[in-house]
Amino acid sequence: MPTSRRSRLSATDRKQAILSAAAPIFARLGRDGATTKEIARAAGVSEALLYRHFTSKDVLYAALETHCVEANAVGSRILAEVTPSTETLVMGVAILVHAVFPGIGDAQSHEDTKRLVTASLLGDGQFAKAFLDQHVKPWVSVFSQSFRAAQDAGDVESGIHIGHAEIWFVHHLANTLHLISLPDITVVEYGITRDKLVENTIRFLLRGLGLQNAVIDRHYDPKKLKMIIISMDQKI
Amino acid sequence: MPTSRRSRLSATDRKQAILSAAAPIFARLGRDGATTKEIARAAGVSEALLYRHFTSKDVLYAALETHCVEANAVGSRILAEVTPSTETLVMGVAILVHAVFPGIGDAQSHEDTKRLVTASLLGDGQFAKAFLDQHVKPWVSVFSQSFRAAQDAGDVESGIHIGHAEIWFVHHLANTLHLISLPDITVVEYGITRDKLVENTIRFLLRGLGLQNAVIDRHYDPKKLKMIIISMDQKI
DNA sequence: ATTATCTATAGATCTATAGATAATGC
DNA sequence: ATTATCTATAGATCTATAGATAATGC
Repeated sequence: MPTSRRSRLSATDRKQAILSAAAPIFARLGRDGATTKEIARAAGVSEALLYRHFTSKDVLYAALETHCVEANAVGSRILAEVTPSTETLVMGVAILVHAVFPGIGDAQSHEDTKRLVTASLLGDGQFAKAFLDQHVKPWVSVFSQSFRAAQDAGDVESGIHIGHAEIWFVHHLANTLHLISLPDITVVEYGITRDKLVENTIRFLLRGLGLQNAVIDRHYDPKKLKMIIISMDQKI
Repeated sequence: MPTSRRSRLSATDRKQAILSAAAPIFARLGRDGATTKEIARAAGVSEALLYRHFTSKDVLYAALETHCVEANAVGSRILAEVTPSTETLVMGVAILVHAVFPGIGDAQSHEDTKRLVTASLLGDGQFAKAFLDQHVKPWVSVFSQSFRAAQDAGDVESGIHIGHAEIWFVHHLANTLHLISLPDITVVEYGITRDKLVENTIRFLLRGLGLQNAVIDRHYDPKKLKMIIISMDQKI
């Protein structure tokens, strides 16, 4: 819907336009469910043109995957600059949860991409790995360092060892929450608002990571969080 | 491969046989990726016979879903008899995690069904809801009661409120772990053995639920757990 | 005589290409 | 004159059915 019909674009621009149009179709109908006819229609071009730009449907799908991995490679730079601390851990967990399982108001940034990731996990997982390596892995090292800082500051319950696995859990829990929120029907009745669900998820994860309740309360600031998230959305 | 080729079965038996053969095909290739030809081949019958028993591919898929929801409706009876307590909570969480994200040795019971659940979440979610209602929801009430018992016993950190949502998290975290373990390639490198990963998941979740570390150590008994799981597998 | 099953094939898509036409940049 | 784009259609599946045949139970 962005590109106006019948305009003549350069090869690269048209390619991008086709990929953008193909994303929601593939994401919603699946690799096999999506038809080249439908994609062409959505892109506002003929099927023949699709095959001028991509030699086959599979090649188009593969191109879409690369397109999605490369898009929104925001984090890395921001994350590298961050100082490890308890607060970074608390806020970082909150931000990641919001990114994977957006609250009502939040930008539904990767919607299609996330569907493709899940579909990939039911397939060979190549794309899922590429996406997670690119978009989630950078958080893991930040959280690891911040967790150690939190330990040094005495903010972590004693006798707890947290490895990479536990840090991935932040993504993992938010991921199923997101997955379950995809259908139009209510799949699971949580009995609370979505915002409260997000908050409880963050608190649950921080407890799981060994943070004491008092520490969570001290650093978890929903209002500050909203501000950060809104400002991040605008940067994109 | 279970049913011997060319044997003449009663309508109901053949229906079941076709459903059993269709399950892995639909689960691995998806609703659209799977072909009636392939399903017929796997079932060792002609495509025509498929359509004698199921009026369309969609009807076959729907029948498979009902088949999967009804199968293995184990829990409910066992769960109803259980006494709420801290130990029930600890062991229950451990058992559910093992069910959703089986360790290496564990029976890969619902493998196909779980793939269908995920596929359903990318679709209308009807089947996912039916499955979760049937197989996971019963745990939620048991855990709720046991959590209250644990609170009464002073085993829960003070100032924590746990609702239904947090209890669903037990399933949710294990779910993504399972999803990520599906492909042949290593999608996420956790840096620990699968058994340790399962154990850490259980401990993480119990901390998230507010159990104190000492309480977890007191009740979490991997050996006893293995025994219970093995005996449950045999009951199936 | 009823029920299960098969072979063969129609009809509907769906992917992909051949060949022609129109817009752009030099 | 080169590049983008279209219309039309071939060829390959894929779903589904028509019509015939073989096994079972009475």
